[in-house]
Amino acid sequence: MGELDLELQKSISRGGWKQDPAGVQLNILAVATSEFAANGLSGARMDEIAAKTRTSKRMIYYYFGDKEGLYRRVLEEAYRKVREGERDLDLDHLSPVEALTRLAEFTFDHHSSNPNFIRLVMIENIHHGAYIRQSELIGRLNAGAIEKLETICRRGKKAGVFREDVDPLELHWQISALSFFNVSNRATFSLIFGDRLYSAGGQETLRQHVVKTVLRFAVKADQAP
Amino acid sequence: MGELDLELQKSISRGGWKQDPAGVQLNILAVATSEFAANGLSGARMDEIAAKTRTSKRMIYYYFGDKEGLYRRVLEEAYRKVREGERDLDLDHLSPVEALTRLAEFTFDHHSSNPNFIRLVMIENIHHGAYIRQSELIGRLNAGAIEKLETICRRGKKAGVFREDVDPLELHWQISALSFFNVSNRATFSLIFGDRLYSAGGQETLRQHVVKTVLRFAVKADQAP
DNA sequence: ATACGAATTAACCAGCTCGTTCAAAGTTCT
DNA sequence: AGAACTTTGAACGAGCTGGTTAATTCGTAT
Repeated sequence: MGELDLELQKSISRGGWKQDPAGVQLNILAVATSEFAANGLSGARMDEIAAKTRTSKRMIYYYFGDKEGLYRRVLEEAYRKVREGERDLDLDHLSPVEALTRLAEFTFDHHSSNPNFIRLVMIENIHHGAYIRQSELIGRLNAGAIEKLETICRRGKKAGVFREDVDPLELHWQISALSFFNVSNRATFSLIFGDRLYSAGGQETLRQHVVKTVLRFAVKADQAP
Repeated sequence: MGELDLELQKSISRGGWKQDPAGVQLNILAVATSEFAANGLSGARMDEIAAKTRTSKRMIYYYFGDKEGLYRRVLEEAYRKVREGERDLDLDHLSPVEALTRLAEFTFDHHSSNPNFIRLVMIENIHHGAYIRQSELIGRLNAGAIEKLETICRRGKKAGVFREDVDPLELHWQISALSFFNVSNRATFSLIFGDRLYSAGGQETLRQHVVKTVLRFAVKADQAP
């Protein structure tokens, strides 16, 4: 009986199936992303990933070679999506101060709503960036990652509202640090100090203060609002 | 010959040996700390830890029960050491501004020179703080973790140099965010944007700016230096 | 239609990893 | 002296895990 069902099932599923290489790969990547983000590279299980896929383990190896290959592709896709999101953020029609405000807000919000990306970056840092280093795609992708900030800074200095010695890279570092930490250390921070800062109101306050902090860092003291 | 050496070795080491439970445990914890910090909980190998110990795997299980028990103790020790370091940082004889400066500098430097602690916290956040949650020691330990900042804030407000609405917890969040990110994301950041910020000079600049940023956040606008 | 490469399936395997077990002996405390 | 604790050393095994083998079906260019 059990056997009969099994045989039936088999013949049915063997019967008709459509090819969908792109879809299968996307599906695998989506599942793998959350699994790696949840458990890390060594913590993730290929069998588990395969099980949550609409396809089989064999297909993962067929398309991605091995575990590390899959992880590398997951990383690349994650970075690609982030850059894609940043792309259509046009700041050129805004004043330097407004543009910087908008960029900081965007970064804070983006990180906040993409914890999986944050977790992948954390994991990659645990590995000392060993896999990002291998990816020439990510290198290419991020080459122009601070272009926007460089433009803002140039305009801000020209307009006389930004300090002359403000460094776009350091500015990016500050925005990243505050926005990243907010997500990356949420678990330990709220366990130790309570989750007051992670309530809806707490996050709103934090967001405003991050923007204010960044602006104060870039804008001349006498030009402050 | 090989056999003979082995027998000799055995009889010698079997001969006289001192008991040193505390020392053995410390040794295990030290090795386990760097292994877990380097490879994460799932990435670390008990055999590898045992091999780098002056004792045997058997003793690890004797003292710590299982892998997670060992990991928990490693975490606890790491947090305990940090709090111990903070303890003899007496800020009460300094002015509020000086005290805040000193605390920010200390945090930045401490994190900078304790990457293993940072990595353990990163790893623990990957686990959503599942193991810190289990430790009542760490809860007790960190209960008074922001006491110092509360004192500083109280004194700063009383003296009229700090903003009235400055929140000690948020201040701690800011200091932590900037100091933590500096270490935690060093690998990916310098791979993508170059290691200019991580040169000796870059770090000195960063440190000064972190302090400045924190001060600007707490101190009244008209009281700024 | 048919040949051929791409896509898919299911079962399988070798090695690793955590944790255990056994047998013995030395040390410290009381 | 005796009880309780600490240390040694080696082997082992059950289950998991990454990766593979072999066979089958689909899409399509000729």
